Amino acid sequence: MISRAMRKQTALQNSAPVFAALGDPTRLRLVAALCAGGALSIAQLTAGTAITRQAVTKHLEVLAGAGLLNDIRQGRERLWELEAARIDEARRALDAIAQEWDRALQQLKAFVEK
Amino acid sequence: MISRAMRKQTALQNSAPVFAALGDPTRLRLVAALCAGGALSIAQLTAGTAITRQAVTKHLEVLAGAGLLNDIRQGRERLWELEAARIDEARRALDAIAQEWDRALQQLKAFVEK
DNA sequence: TTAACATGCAATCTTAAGGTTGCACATGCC
DNA sequence: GGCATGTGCAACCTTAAGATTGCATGTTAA
Repeated sequence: MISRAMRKQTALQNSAPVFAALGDPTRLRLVAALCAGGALSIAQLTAGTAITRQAVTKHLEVLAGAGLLNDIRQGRERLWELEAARIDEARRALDAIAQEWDRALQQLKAFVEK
Repeated sequence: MISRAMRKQTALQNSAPVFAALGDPTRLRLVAALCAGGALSIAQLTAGTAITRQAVTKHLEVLAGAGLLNDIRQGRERLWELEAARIDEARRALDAIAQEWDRALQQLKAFVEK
């Protein structure tokens, strides 16, 4: 049987790629730009940045690889949009850690007061 | 003046190092082990893993560099414990993205229904 | 004091991440 | 057709990440 702790551990491990994808300033900027709701093209996402279009493309593909983005082909453009569900997953993983931590503190407190 | 969007953007950028630190399976495992509440020594954290003690030390220092861990020197041991506040910060950053996303979807919906 | 244990320090290796450049290809517009 | 625009592909470069090994140092307990 698989214990609850083990399942929690596994769920956490699964979100490692998501955190890794978010762990880059440029990619976080892209996510921020896309979370305004619209789907944006590579050219649009590149405009106003210091780096090359190719660099942006690579970052977008890293984010897509982590399941955070989807691309939509439209004519000669390739639009990218956020996959909010994945963001939520990562958030829940952090929730799990924080909760476990709180629980441990409660136990410690109870132990001290006894 | 600094707009709300810009502040949000900045807050997001600040959490990039935290996400980067969490974006490694080994480090996530360490965080999971430490979130059980206790402070553990390097030797304890290394036991049962495939990698070297030095590797574990390096990972711990990366996590500490992101503000996720604190170390306590105790005799010949060096104990590590979680900094839950930092986890919370990262979680709030993801919250901000998700909320912005929802808000944008609401606006889109309102626009379509008009 | 000495042996075992817990770390620290530093050099080294391999590989992947982030970025660039150059050129080919498809699409939209006049 | 012809030209500007938006991407894709591939080679290449530089540096930092992840990990290892070997040895020095500090602590504890017998």
